Order: sequence, then structure tokens, then C-alpha cells
Amino acid sequence: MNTNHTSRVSTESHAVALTADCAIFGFSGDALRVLLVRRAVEPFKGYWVLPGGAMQPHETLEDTATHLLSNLVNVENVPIHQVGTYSSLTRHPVRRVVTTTYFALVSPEDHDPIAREYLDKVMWCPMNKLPDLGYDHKTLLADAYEALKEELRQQPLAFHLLPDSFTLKEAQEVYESILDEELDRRNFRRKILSYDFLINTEEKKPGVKGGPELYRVDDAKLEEHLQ
Amino acid sequence: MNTNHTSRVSTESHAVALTADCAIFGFSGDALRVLLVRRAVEPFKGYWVLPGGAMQPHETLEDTATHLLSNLVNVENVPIHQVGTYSSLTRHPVRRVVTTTYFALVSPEDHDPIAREYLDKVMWCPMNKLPDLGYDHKTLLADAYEALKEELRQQPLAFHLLPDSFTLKEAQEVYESILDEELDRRNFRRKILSYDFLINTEEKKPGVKGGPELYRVDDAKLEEHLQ
DNA sequence: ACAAAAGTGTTGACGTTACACCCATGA
DNA sequence: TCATGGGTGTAACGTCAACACTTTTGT
Repeated sequence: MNTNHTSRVSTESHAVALTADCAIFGFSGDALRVLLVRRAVEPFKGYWVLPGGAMQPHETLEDTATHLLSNLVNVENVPIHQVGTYSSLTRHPVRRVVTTTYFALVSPEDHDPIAREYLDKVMWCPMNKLPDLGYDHKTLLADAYEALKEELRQQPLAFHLLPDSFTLKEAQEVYESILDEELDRRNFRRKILSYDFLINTEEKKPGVKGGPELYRVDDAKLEEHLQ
Repeated sequence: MNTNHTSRVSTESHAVALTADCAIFGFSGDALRVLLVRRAVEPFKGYWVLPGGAMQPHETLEDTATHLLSNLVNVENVPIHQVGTYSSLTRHPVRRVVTTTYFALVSPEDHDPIAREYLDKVMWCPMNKLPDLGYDHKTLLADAYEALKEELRQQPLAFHLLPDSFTLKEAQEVYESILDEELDRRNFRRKILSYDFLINTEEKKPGVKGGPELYRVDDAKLEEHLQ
């Protein structure tokens, strides 16, 4: 049996397609959404799936995922996070497809995604109104969502979703939408401010009762917290 | 550009080899070790690497990793944990190899690994005396080791390394060797016992000063703690 | 003035760390 | 008997959740 390390060199490739699927999460003031695309052809014609693409010879899986982001939502320099690799024999009905899942977090308004080629629709779907998904993408998305929440709990990776200056209330709403749970206003405030990457602009947001203070991020210090 | 999800079906495979590399960690009373194999042929002839193998057409990556375990250390039914997938263009000097890394935790005495085919040596290498590794396996191993420690901190996955009955001291030594840090005897005791999957056999281990009590695991209850 | 939202501080529960004593065993 | 290791309890600490009051602003 060829199970030693060298066998990789002598083994032919078996028509296995390697793809990257990406759970692109978006937040724009209301609820957390994920970008879904609808297939216009078989298999799974008419089904919504996560956007994905085959890894090209000259690119890494991270490149593939990054290209999805720039093509679909026109964002650059948004960090992607690897979730896992799925190699079940039955996950694709036609051929063997091994996929690595990534997630990213963007502001949907950056770009209005357009359908193309084998897809006839694109939508920002609220996470609490997901349709049936094709392939095993229900699992992929669930895993990616868990990974997103876990990441957010451990590091402040959602501040690029906020405008240049924002209130703590707005920051809290981002957190609550992503984590899908309510947070205590005062505890959230204390925790976030203890990270010391928020700067009080000494200005107040007009037109809002209470006169909330506006904050902006110290990008350099924020970077330190993103491991 | 073929970046939509359907393109995976129409894209030819590009002679990309998909492999599973496995960091097989072993513990047998002294230090934490990892199973390394030495390559007898180029590339990286003479270098130690993690055991790995090409994914076969009929198997998943988990199957590939599982086969490594049964072939090299003759263990079955040991859980494997996916660490990550590495697709850098330069990680293999000869051809394109994308690898998914797994780790497993076994008792080395289960089997004395033998060299075969393109490998001329196999060893259980203490984690604190690692040689230079071929390919990018230094990175793979470091990531796998971090994943192992993280897993152990969150769930008790090391009790299958212990004999049927054991003292808390022995259990603590397993933890300390894996985590590479010293633990407080009383705190460790309280924490482990609070999980309530350990049963005091009411017997004492003979030949040891202090007369330590022997424990055994309640397999059913332990399962509940492994998520 | 009044309602709604923002700013602030305190308390208790919990988990973790640090540490000291007594008891059991082998030499 | 004595040295070594095992069994047990407790105080200090930090983190986090829960909560009430005052201040600011819009209507």
C-alpha cells in the first residue's frame, strides 16, 4: 500500500477537483447576512449554494477564496479564515470534489454582486432565513458560522464593518447580530474599552437621544489584537 | 474568469496531488513524542518528515490519515483531528501538492513502527529534540501541536493513553508532558474529578510511597465529555 | 417636563491560582 | 523514624454577569 510520504510524488492525480468555498458574511446595519448564489445548471440547478471556485494551477486555495471576494463583492485586503476541508465521497453527485471552506466578513454595500455564467442569482441572505442549500453546503455554512462566532469571541475582527466614527451602541449591534445574542450594554462597553484600541473623539453623535459619544479605531493598536 | 461555483465541474484537474499528513503524537510514560519518518529518496532525501500519503480515489482524507495510523502504529479507532490545509505553491519542490494535516494521540507501545519503501527509518522523536524537517513540515507540526494542546485544554482526550487503572499522578504527568507545563497537583485533581468520569477503585497502587489511589475511567461518561 | 437613550460604578457568582497541613507508605 | 509522596481545604485573585442611578438629548 502506498501510504508513505513519498507516494505522493508517484501517485497520479485522480481527477479530483480542489475547490474553495467561501462563506462571505456581511453586515450593514440590520442583520447578519451571507452571500449565496443560485445555480442555473445541473447538478443542483435552482439551489442556492455558497460561492466557490476551482483552485487554479498557479494559485493557492487562499488565492481562490480571495478572488471570489474581489469578483463577487469587490473587496480587497479582507482577511479570510480557513474553516476546514471536506472530502466525503458523496458530497458531489457528479465527480469527486474536495473543498476547503473559508469565511470572510465584509460590508455588503461595497458592491452589488451580479450573477454570471452558471449562476442566475446572487443574494445577501439573512442568516435566520436560510433556504435549502445544495451539495453539503448547509454543513459548510454551519461550520463557517460557528468559526466566525468563535473568532469574534476571541478577537475584535468586526470593526472594519463600522464607519470611521461610530458609537459604542453601533459597535454592540454588530456584535449582537453576528453572535446572535444580546449583550449587556455596560459590560460590552467595559470589555471593548479595556482593549484600548478605541479613541474617544470627544464629539457626540447629533440627532440621537442621550448624545452618544463617537469613537474611532486606532488601527495600529487594533492590529495588535488581531494576533 | 471561472470563479463561480459551477466551474468546479468543468475545470480539469491540474495534476495536483492531495495528501494527508499526520502528526501522530505518542506518550508512553516519559515525554511526548511524535512519529517521524526519514526519506530515503529525493526530494528531501535523508530528511525527517511527518508520515503522509496520497488520498486514493475511493477514500476520504480522513480515510487516508486513518490508514497511516493503522499501517504505522497499528491502532484502530483512534480519533483523528483535522488541523488545516496547506496549498502554498512552493511547499513541494517537484510538483504541486496540497496537504491536509491531522493529528492523533496514541500509545507508542501499541506497535513498533517499521520503515518501508521510500523511507529508511522511523522514530518516535521527543518533541523537545526535533530535527530539521523536510518540506514545510516544521510548520505543519507546530500547527498540529498547538491544535493538540488546545484540544486537550478543552476536552479530556488523553485518557486512552493510560492503563485500565492509574493514579491521578500518572494522569497529571500525561497532561504535563503534552501541555509542556507544570500543573498544580491539587488543582489538577479537583478539576479532573469534577468531570465525574473517573471512578475511584478504592484500591491503592502498591510499591509507591504515599499509597496513591487507583482510578479507572467510566467510558460512557467520558464519551459525554468528548463533545 | 418628560421619555428615551447614554454614561458610570458596584456587587455577587464563578473559575483559577496559590499555598499549608495532615496522612500513608517505603526505606 | 524519617523522607517522600498522596490526600484534602482554603484564601486571594481575576473575570464575567447582573443590576440601578444619574446625565444628556430630542420631542
